[in-house]
Amino acid sequence: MNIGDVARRTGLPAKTIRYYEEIGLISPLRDENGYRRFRESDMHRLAFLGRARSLGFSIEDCRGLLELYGDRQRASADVKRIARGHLARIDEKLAELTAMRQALAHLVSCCAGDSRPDCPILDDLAGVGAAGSDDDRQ
Amino acid sequence: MNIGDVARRTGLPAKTIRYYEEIGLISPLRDENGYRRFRESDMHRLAFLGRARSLGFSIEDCRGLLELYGDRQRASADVKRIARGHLARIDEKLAELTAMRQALAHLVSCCAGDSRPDCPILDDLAGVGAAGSDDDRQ
DNA sequence: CTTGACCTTCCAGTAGATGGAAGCCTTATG
DNA sequence: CATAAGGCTTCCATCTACTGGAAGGTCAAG
Repeated sequence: MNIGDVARRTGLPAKTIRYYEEIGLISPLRDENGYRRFRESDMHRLAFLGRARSLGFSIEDCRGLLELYGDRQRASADVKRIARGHLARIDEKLAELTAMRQALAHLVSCCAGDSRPDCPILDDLAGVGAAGSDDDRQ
Repeated sequence: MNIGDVARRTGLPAKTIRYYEEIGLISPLRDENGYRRFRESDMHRLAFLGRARSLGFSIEDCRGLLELYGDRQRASADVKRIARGHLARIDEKLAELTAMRQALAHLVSCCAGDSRPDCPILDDLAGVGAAGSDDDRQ
């Protein structure tokens, strides 16, 4: 199979597949004309990568997961550790985004959004009312 | 004020401040020895940037916001549009992360996490049970 | 005069691709 | 057989928003 077929079958862009080869996640064979030739096992790894990436695993996580995937002596504890680490990072990100969302939604709801210049969003960003007394007015 | 003072007062790393100058977000003066000399207005812009960035606004959003900040003829509608756009991006990201989190938490809860190789996480990533019959076994 | 804390510029690297140029290979068609 | 379309190759640049580090100038204290 050539890269185009693999791209269609895995849903991954050919560019991405080449990139994954470049960083050592897959190692397809080569035909005499230089074209990459993908085996079924390459397809499997790429499909695996596609799913792992869609769950947000980092490339380095994916590398570890692929290694465990191919290791029959693996301990599921190692897989779980990677997944839990990723889950923790997701939770951090969610907390951060949720806080942003809350602050931002509040500001947006306070802004008239008309043709006048007065804007609580800019006031907040400029620090108006942030830390002090009347002296803070510029 | 030199960059070190500004860094201390805004909480932004000096590197970041130099970077903001490089991309045209601020334009501090220069002393004869080549050192950057920051006015109060530079401080204000940097503080503004720090807050906008902490709310997750992109650099380009920040550029637009700063321009509106300095424009007394602005319409708050323009500010609100930027903020709403950002809010929409946050909501997208939150939806994506929430979906990831849910799928991942489920997988993690299914995994024994012991010394045996059987692992529902890897099974899922490998597509086991995804779309088919027994023939899918490799 | 030296030491150490600042400051400068410039270059490289991060994550994870993606876009595009230049050029070879293959296949279908006239 | 020529040619044109489409597929493949490599290489380099670009994106976001910094961050790290090297090499070297500046300044105040002792």
